[in-house]
Formats: sequence, C-alpha cells, structure tokens
Amino acid sequence: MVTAASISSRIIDAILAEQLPPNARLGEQELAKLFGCSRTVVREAMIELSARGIVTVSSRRGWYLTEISAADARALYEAREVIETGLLRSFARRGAQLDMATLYRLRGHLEQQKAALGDANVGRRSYLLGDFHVCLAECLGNRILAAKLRDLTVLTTLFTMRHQTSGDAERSYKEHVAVFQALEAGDPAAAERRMCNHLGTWEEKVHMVREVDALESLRQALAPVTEPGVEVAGPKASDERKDGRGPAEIPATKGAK
Amino acid sequence: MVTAASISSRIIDAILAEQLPPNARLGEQELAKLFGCSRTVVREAMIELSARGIVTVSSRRGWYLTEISAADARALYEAREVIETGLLRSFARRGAQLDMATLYRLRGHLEQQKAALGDANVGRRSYLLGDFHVCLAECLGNRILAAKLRDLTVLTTLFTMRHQTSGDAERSYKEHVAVFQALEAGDPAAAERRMCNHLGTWEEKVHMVREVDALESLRQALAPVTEPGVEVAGPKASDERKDGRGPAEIPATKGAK
DNA sequence: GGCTCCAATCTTGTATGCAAGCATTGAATG
DNA sequence: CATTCAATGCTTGCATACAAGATTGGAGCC
Repeated sequence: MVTAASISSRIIDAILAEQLPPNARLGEQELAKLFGCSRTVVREAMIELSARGIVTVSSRRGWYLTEISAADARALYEAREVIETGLLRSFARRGAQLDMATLYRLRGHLEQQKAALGDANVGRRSYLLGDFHVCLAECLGNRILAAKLRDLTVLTTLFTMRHQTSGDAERSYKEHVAVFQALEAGDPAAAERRMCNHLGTWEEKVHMVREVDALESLRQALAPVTEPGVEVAGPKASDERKDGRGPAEIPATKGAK
Repeated sequence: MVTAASISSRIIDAILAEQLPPNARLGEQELAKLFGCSRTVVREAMIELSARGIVTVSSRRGWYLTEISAADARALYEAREVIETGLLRSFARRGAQLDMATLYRLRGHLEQQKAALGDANVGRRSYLLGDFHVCLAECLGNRILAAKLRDLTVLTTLFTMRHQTSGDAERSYKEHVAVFQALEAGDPAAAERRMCNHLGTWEEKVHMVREVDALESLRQALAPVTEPGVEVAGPKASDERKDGRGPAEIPATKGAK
C-alpha cells in the first residue's frame, strides 16, 4: 500500500541523492499514476512537504521543488551552523559521553561514506555526506532538532545543486572524520570547533554566488552548449537528458536508508 | 473564504493562548461545521499541523493535540536554547547591530507584554510572552529559524499547560526586558547570557516533573475533586467546563497578530 | 507582420460518497 | 454476577466528480 509518508520520503531521498533538481515540477496526476494511488494521497504528501518548506505550490499551476534564493541560503547555513554547533556545545556542557553503540553507529556511517567516495554512484555519495549531519544530531540525543536539521539539509542540497558548490566530497569526508575523532576522544568542544570550520567552508561559497544569483537559473537553462568554458554546469543537465527521463521522474532505486 | 492555512493558524493561536489543552480532540467533521467548509480543507490543515508536530492522528479514531512527554520536553527545551542563544551568538559574531525600526518593533512588543500583565486576559498574556521569542528571532534576521522556533514554542506551551509550570509571568517579562536592553546597548553577548539564564529557569522545572510524568495525566484525569491538596491542576479544568464549551472549541476572538 | 482576443486544455481546489476500522454498548451465556 | 461476543454508530481513509483558474495556441483583425 502506498501511503503519503512513503511518497514524501521517496521524494526527499531523491533530492538528497541529487536526482531531483530545484524547481522540478511534481504534478499530482503524474505522481498518482507513478505510485499507483489517487491524487488525494499524493496531495497529502505535497502538503506535508510544503509545511516543511521543500515544495511550493503555485495556485492552479502546480507543485514545484522549492528554489532557494541566495538570501534564503544565507539564513539556511546560519541555521545549520546554529543547530549543529549548538548541539555539540550543549552536549559538551552537560558533560555527556557517547556510548559504545553510538560510536559504532557513527563509525559505520563513516565507513559507508568512505566506500561511496570511490564509487561511481554520485547520488549515494551526496546522500551519505548530507545524512551524516542528521545522523550525528540524532546520536547527540535530540530527535526533535535532528528532524528539523534533516529538512534544512534537504533545502541545502536544493541550493547546492543549483549553484554547483558541492565540489569537494573527499574533503567533506575527511572533515567528518575529524569531528568524529574529537568525539571519540571525549573532546566535544574540539568537535564543535571542527564542525564550525567544516560548515564555514560551505558558507563562504554561498557568499560568492550572492551577486549573480538572479540570473543564474536562466543562464544555466539558456547556455548549455554554446560556451565550452562553463562546462561545470553541463554534465548534470545532459546526464538527465540522455536517460530519457523528465526532471520530475522518481528514481527506481531508493537512495539509502 | 476559509483556507487550510487560516484554520491551522487559528488552532496555533488558540494553543498559544492556552485555550486548547494537550490531547484535545479535533474532529474533522466538527471543525468543518465550525469553519463552514468541507472535511477536505480541515484535513489539509490537520496534515500540515501534523508535519509540524502539533497534532497527532490516531488511525480511524481522530486527531488530537500532541501530548508532550517529559523526554520530549527535555529535547524541546534544549532545542530552544540551542536556537535562541545560537542566533544571538551568531549575531554577535558577525558584529551586527539592530537598526532603529527593529528596536522600535521589539520595544512595542514589550509594551504589549507589560500591558497584558495587569490585564485579566490570561490568554493574551501567555500568547505575548511566548511570541516575544519568535519576534526576537525574526528581528535577528533569520526567518527560517524563526519559523522553526514558532513550532517549538507551540509545543512548549502544550507541555507547560499540562504541567502547570508557566507560573511567573512578571518574572518572564522582566527577563525579556533585560535581554532587550542588552541588545539596545549593543551588547549581544550579554543578551545571549541573559537569554540562556531565562530559558534555564524553565528547563529546571522540566527536570522536576521528570519522574512523576508517567502518572501525571492519569492522576489529573482521575482525581479532580477528591484531593484538595493538588488544586494547582484544578482551576484550569473547571474553567473549561463552566463556560459550557468542549475542549476542541475554537475561541471566537483571535489571540493577537 | 504583429497584436489582441478567445477557446481549448491542463492544472489544482473543493466537496462528497463510500469503504473500513475502532470503540462502545448491549445481550446472551457460563 | 462476570465475561464474551456481536451489532451499531462514529471516525478517518481514500477515490472520484466537478468547479474554477491559468496557460497556451491559434484565429482573426489591424
């Protein structure tokens, strides 16, 4: 049976795996056919995602994945920094320690990230690198903030997909390891500093795209082949075309869970 | 015209004004009749509130306002502390200053709080004291976190209503003023410390009810009159009865906006 | 050729009908 | 008298039908 929760979950996974670009259209009828249910169920999923800021409805036109403006992105990264470093700080202040099972879980997650680095599967790599932050928040013992953080991570992904700032996966992985090692060594304060630096490197990049943002999406849509110099934006768009699927198509294989 | 957003907004205002107790039943048909629309619209509002953690659905039984457990409350207060102090810290670090218009807005909000202190209108007082935190977050320039904080404030209210820890309104007001004065004086670091203390006084109370929590709701439901000693829980319940309204009734006057 | 207007089509918005599950109440039985 | 079970009413879950707005394409006109 197809529930609204399963639909929204699939969509979120697809975004985290960079398989659904921002502004992708999510037609009710289309999704209903795809999932084999009625529009009612799809609509429930859309409303839920809308409450979480992930999709936006344009009246009687359709549902679209939210397009994150540069201003929103700034608030977004600030929010992530506040939450992620704040959780570590709170953890440090209460003098808690991660137990063996939790350390094991985090170590396992890092192993998966490492494995995905060499892998050709770009989607899974993106998914895991983003999911680590949520996983860490859960491990720090606050499910409420972890849930909020998951949504923020999704929105972050929507922004980086558009602006191609994701870049250095290997570096991200190494910084994750560094955070983990500080926690493992019982030094959450150091973990907080490292996390702060880790998030800071992304935040810098946001400020760099601040000015050009207004034209960015148009430019990307209009000039895919004419200028060979800007090819960083090219492969993604052409990848989507050559497998013959529309942008709103749901991938057949689930990201990872 | 009645939209789903207006319904959920009304419900949230009612909670913040302590006019809807936790575990209150929100029947689809009932609300549809009350708002003069179909179940569909009500249902959309419920799904939205459900995504925000404010209502919970029990399959084929009904929608209920979420009952916050002591464990959830702990995470909730930690989340609020992380976000609210984190925003002030981030504000301080970037060396920003509040402009005149923003200071004016905050000062106006504090005036309203002060006026509501002497007022007999308990609902408005609760609403304003809670709303100040959200207002402050908005003033610090992060609408995303402000929205998340609003939901957390609603959940906090649901917890304090059950456990009657709200108590000292005047003290809360004074602490709000203290935070504001630090900001006005251009010392956000001091504002952060004061906010941390302010939230800390509540958090203490949560830990006090930690142990009895499992029986709390039962006790409250079973022994309303037999023991005169536990009357702290009495007046609220009887207040609701004497005006002849069911617990899920929506108040005629909107809280404040 | 270019502009305007209208109609066809596609989309969401809303209401309603029916199905199915849960709780309660009552009777029947040990 | 206690216990079990069946029937009934009430609630949400889901699908569908219809309404109404938005877009787009083309025909007609200047």
